[in-house]
Amino acid sequence: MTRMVMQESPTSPAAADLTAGATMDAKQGSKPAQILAAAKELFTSLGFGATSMDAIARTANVSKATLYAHFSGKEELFAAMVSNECRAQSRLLLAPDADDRELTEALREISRNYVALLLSPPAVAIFRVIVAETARFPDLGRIFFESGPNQMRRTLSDFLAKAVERGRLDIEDSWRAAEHLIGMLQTPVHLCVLFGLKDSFTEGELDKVVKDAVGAFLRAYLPRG
Amino acid sequence: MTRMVMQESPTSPAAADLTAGATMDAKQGSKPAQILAAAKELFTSLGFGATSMDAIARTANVSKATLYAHFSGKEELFAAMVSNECRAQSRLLLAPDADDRELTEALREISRNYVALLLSPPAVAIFRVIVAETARFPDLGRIFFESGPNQMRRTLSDFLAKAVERGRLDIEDSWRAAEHLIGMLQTPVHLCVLFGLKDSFTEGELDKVVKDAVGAFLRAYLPRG
DNA sequence: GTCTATAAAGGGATAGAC
DNA sequence: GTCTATCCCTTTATAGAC
Repeated sequence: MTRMVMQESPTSPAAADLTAGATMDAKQGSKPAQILAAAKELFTSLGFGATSMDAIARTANVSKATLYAHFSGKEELFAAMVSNECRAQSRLLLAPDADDRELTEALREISRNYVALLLSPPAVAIFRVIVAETARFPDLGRIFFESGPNQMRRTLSDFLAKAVERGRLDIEDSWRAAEHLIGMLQTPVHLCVLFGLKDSFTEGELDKVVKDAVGAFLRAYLPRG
Repeated sequence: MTRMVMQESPTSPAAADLTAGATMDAKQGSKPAQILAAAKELFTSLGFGATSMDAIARTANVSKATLYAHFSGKEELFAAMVSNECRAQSRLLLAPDADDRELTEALREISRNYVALLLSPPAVAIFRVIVAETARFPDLGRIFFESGPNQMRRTLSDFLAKAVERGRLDIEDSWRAAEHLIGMLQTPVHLCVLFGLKDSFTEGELDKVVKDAVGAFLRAYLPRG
C-alpha cells in the first residue's frame, strides 16, 4: 500500500500538487465536491491508511476512474481535502472586534470561540490525521499549523499588544503571553478529546475552563497595583 | 488491509488482549523482545497503517510465522508495544524530591524534566501514533493518557498542594493550576514538533520557555503581598 | 519454536468503451 | 467526463516440514 511512497524521494510528492489541489474549484454539487466531501468523511474518521480509494468512490457515488480523473492519487486527494478544511475553518479564528469592550469579557469571548473551534469534531478529526501523517506530508503539517494554531496565536498576540499599548496589560512579549493563555485553555480539555476519554464537554465545563484560564492570565499579566 | 477491523464489533478487538500483551515477559534478547523492538521502531516511524508485519519480521530477524506465534496479529502487537513504552517512560515523570528547596527553582526543575520528556523523540512518536489510532484502539488512548499526561498532572498537582499547605502558593484548585503550568510549558513547543515545523529546540530555547512559564505561573498563583 | 512457501484477499491505479 | 472491468502488487495470515 505504501510502497510507492516509501520509494519516492525524501521531499514530499504531494508538495508540488498541493497548491493545485488546494485551489480546486469544487462547486457545490459537482463531482469534485462530492469526492472531497466523501474524502473528508472517510479520511477523518478512519485515517489515511485505513481509507481506500474504493470506499471514497463508493461514498461519493462516483466511479474510481472519475475519482482518478480529478485527483491524481490518494496523496493529492488527501492534501486537497486538508487544504479545503483549513480554509473553511480559518475564518472562525478572526479576531472579534472586542477592542473597545471590557478586557476581561473580551478575553473570555475570544477564549470561548477558540475552545469551541478546538474541540469541534472536524477540527479534532483533522488534527488527528495531520499529526499522524506529518511524516508523510511535511507540507500539510505546516499549512495546518499556520491556518490553525498559529493564526490563533497571531490574532491573540495582536489583541494583547493593543491592550498593552493602552496600558491595560503589562506584557513583555505578547507572542509568548498569547501562548500562555492558549496553553491554559487547551490543557484541561484538548488531550481528553484527542485520546478519546471524553467526547464532548458541557457548556458549563467550558465556561469554567475559560473563566479559570482568563483569571490566571490576568493575575499574571495585569499591571500590578 | 483493514477489512477485519471494520467488520468487527464496535468494542475494540485489542481490548481483551491488551493486558496480556502488556504484561508480556520480553526478556532482553528473547525473540519477543526483538519483535517488540522492531515494532517500536517501525510503528513509531511509519505509523500503524504503513507498517507491515513483513517489515517487522525482517527488522526483528525473525520469520513471520514466529511473529504470529507470539502475537496473535498486528493489532495485538501494536497494543503490546504501546503498553511497553508507556511503562518505560512513566518512571521519568515521578516527582523530583524538590519539596524543601526554593519554590521557583523546584518548579523550574520539574518543568525542565517535563519538557525534555515531552519533546523526546520516542514520546513524540508514541504520541503521534496513539492520537492517530485512538479510534481503532480506544483503550490505548486511555492507557497512554493515564501513564503520560495525567501522571504529570498528578505529580505536579500534589507538589502544588503541598506548597499551598505551607502557604507558599495561593491556589484554589491545584489540579487546575497544574494544568495551567503544563499548558504554558507545552504550547510554545509541542505543536511545532508535532507538525514537523521544528525537529528540536536548543537548551537555551527550552530554558526560556521554562523561565517564562514558571514566571507567569508564579505571578498568577503567588500569594499577593 | 522456528523456518520456507503459499494461500486468500484487498489495495491503488488504468484501459477502453460510451 | 464518466463508467465497467481488470491488472498487478502488497498485505495479512497460515500450512506443513524441521
